[in-house]
Amino acid sequence: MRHSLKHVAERAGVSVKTVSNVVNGYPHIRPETRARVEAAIAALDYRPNLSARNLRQGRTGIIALAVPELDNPYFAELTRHIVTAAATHGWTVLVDHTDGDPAREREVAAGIRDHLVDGLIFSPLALTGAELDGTTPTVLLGERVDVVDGLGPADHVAVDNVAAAREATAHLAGAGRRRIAALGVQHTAEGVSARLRLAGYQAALAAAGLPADPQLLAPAERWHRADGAAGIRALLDAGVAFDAVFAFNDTLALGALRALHDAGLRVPADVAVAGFDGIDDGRFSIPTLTTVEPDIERLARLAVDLLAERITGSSQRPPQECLVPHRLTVRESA
Amino acid sequence: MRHSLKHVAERAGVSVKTVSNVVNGYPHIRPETRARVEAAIAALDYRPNLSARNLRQGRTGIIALAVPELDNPYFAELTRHIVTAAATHGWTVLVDHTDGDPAREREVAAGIRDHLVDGLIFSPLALTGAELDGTTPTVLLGERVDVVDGLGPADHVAVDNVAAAREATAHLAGAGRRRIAALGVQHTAEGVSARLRLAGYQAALAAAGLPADPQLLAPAERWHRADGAAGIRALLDAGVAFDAVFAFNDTLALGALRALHDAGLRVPADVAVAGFDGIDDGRFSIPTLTTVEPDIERLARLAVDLLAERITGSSQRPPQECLVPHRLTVRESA
DNA sequence: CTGAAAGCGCTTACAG
DNA sequence: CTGAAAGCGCTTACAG
Repeated sequence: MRHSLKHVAERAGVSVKTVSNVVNGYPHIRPETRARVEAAIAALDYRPNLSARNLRQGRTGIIALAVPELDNPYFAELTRHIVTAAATHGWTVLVDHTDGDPAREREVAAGIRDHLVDGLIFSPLALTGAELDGTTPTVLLGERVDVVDGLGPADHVAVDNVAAAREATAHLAGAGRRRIAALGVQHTAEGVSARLRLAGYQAALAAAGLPADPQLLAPAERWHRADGAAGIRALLDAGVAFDAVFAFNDTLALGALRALHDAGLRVPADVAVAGFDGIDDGRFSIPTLTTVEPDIERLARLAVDLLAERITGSSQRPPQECLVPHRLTVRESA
Repeated sequence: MRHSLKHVAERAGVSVKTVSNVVNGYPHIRPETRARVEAAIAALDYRPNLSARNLRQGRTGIIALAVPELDNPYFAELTRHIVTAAATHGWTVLVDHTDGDPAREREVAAGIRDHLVDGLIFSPLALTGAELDGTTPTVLLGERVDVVDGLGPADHVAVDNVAAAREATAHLAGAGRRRIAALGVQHTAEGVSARLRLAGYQAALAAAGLPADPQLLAPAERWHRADGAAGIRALLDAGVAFDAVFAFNDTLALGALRALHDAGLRVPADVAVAGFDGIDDGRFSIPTLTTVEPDIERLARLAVDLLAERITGSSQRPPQECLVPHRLTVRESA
């Protein structure tokens, strides 16, 4: 059976207030009182009822993390870092995946968890800032949703997608590649990342004096390995000539490596490949993957710290937009 | 501002009980009353306070999932399936990773979340059943913790590790391999999976009439790509001859592919490789990975359904042990 | 330093 | 079909 404060108080011969003080580490308690209470707590195996505490305090100690795909290595690594960072604030993390489904995202944004979470870290695909609930402290991950002044009450942590994509593409061009394909192009409203990375790619081509051939744009509705492989196969089937691929994420790039291998093309001799994310897989793939990787640990820590400021109300600053650093990691594939 | 039942009741001119009835879908309510209440709910943007509901009902609608590593592809995929299955019961999932750290695991097992979760799905590395809290409905994932009769109150869902490992190894032997290395061997108390998979490996060798050469056992403290690569390198450096590798999981196998490649060995021509798990990576690696894969979706559904029975108390059956099916998927590597 | 009491927002017998 | 009231287990002014 579960015991309450009252039981402990009775057993220790004190009031519930005193027990509460002990439980919450209130300092000014007579040592012998504390000892008696602690003995009673141990004897009864008392543990506080968090629902009651939350009801009273209006806080739950839980933050929610909503990502499009839990089993995407990038988000899996991100999740781990968020969980770790949250632990330093004493929070546990409730993880949700939205599948990038607008309806699921809206549920999350509408605060479907209601008073259950103290805050939300949200990596939306489809959502615009306007749809955010506004009452729950929120930090947005990924690119800024492009509603002018639509940021609402949410802070924002992102990678500089344009710059990172430009660097990756420039690396390919700098290695003498002239026909660089872009893999992962999306034309849907959701594809904010895709649009920004495409812009970076195009900027790099322009800077290198390379023409922008629309034939080199390989669309991919999702960014899984299978989509990367399919995108490259489509390019090859269409007879498009290319000597490099900039994939908009690493799983696409891994799929590309496979499709190129199947076609008998050598990487990087025939085709150089660069990705985006820096997931662990790319360190061991054959060939290993050149990639531009955001400092994901920093991103996680930043997101959690910003959320902490909002939740504790320790800062009334206006919504903030932060960019985390990235760096190009050159390996075998390019 | 957040509104309560009372506010809604006042606005609709009814008692809180009636509002509660409407919110909870109680059927016998006069249509016009219901309409008035619903209008008030909409007008005030009322949403129930879950902490209060939980306090009253003793349930939270949250289940916890504790896995050793969130960014291990196997657990990431598992987590996704658990989240999906939980959603069909109206539960959200609080995800924790323990890092296989006994202290963290004990925290989880001790019900550190206290009254916060209705149940727990737990994939322990180090823990024995004896350490389970016993008050929170729990389903254990992975192999049965080997305390005799120590299952306690927990149900159990697992893969038949011995059989699956035996099949993978038998496949290698059946292809004519005579010197099959085992990659991922662990001698620690935590390595229950490792011990069972080793047993399956040994059984297959015996059945094939192959000698069990201890030189062929490659230990790996963790089961990441890096460990797999290191294990193979150690074997090669030691001058051990082998023509096949059975890796105790797919990430080990992927690391092995890389190390073999670095050593100039062809897979499968020189060395055949088989893994365990069936993660997505293995469909696209070069070469693609032969593996024995448990039906992870079924495993997730089963775990959640068993937990549901415990939580609702709809069944008082004794703790149950379930094995989910697996199958060997032959691809290029073996 | 400690106690008695109110109240957080729900649900649930108990009446009617 | 609906209402008034108690109580889930905490924390927090308010006293002393």
